[in-house]
Amino acid sequence: MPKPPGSPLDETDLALLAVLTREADITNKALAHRLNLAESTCAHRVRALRERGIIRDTRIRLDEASVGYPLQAIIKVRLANHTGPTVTALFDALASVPRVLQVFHVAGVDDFLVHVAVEDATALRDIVLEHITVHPVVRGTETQLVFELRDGAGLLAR
Amino acid sequence: MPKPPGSPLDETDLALLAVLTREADITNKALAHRLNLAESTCAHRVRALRERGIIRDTRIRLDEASVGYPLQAIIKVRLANHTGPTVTALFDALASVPRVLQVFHVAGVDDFLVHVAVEDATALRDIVLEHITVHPVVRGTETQLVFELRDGAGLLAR
DNA sequence: AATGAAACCTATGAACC
DNA sequence: GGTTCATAGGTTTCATT
Repeated sequence: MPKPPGSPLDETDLALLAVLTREADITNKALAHRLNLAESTCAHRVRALRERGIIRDTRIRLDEASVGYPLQAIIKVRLANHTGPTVTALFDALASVPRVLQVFHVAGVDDFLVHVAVEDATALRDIVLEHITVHPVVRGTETQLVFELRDGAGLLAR
Repeated sequence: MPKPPGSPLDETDLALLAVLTREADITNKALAHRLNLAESTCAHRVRALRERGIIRDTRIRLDEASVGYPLQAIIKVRLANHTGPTVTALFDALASVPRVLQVFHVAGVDDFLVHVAVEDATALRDIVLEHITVHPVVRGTETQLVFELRDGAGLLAR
């Protein structure tokens, strides 16, 4: 029987998440031994964490430059008006543009922050002109090149 | 013998990456059958992609709210001066702050964009005051709440 | 580089404590 | 929850091409 969605995470769950956050591809066997759990218990708990949505998914991270997209940028997008359906539709549109990695919908002067990786400056301009400012609701954009992107310490850091 | 770092990706590599990007936890067997490759060939190519650094790593993604950090923000950080060692040291410091998910070092008015997930507004203020503006080189910050964050179409989208 | 088959290892589920 | 065990399934190696 799965735990109710609102159950708090116990110490074991947090320990599992802490290890999985650093080593997502550890085998269940190694994970169980690391935490002194039975393999079946460990597998059961990890499955439960996935079913409860606490672990959303597993992803690989590509080296953007190695696959031909060495230039990254954050494109700030400001809107002319902020009616609900307009904002949502633009959010959808931005997220579906090739080479877009993430789209942040934020509160403030900028409405969206669009993180992209592209092959060169021309491709960056093309995204801004053809996929962003092309929307009438977009009042303006401001592009910042990304020198470097690092992972932070994360949620479970002390 | 691993391929030299500069070798271009062939069609098969791109097909593998396209599948893995969507389903990182697919088994090697299923992946091989999907692309009509022998299992051994498929395993070998994926291993090579990892060794070449094209696949950087595998990560789980947590549901931030479920683990107690329902509030996300982007904190823009502006510096007073931009001497190399200072900037690098601050980059290191920001990336090691608990609850920081990502740090972008960017070119523009803002020098860093710090993406955080926190338990509440108080925790957000504490990060800004105790971990960011505490550095003398930081001239100012501007915090934007994140309403929603979406994945983009990604690098391999057509 | 790719293949198929064997050998090896891991994950899974049942029965029980 | 934990333990044990049996089975199914996945991964790795290697001789071959």
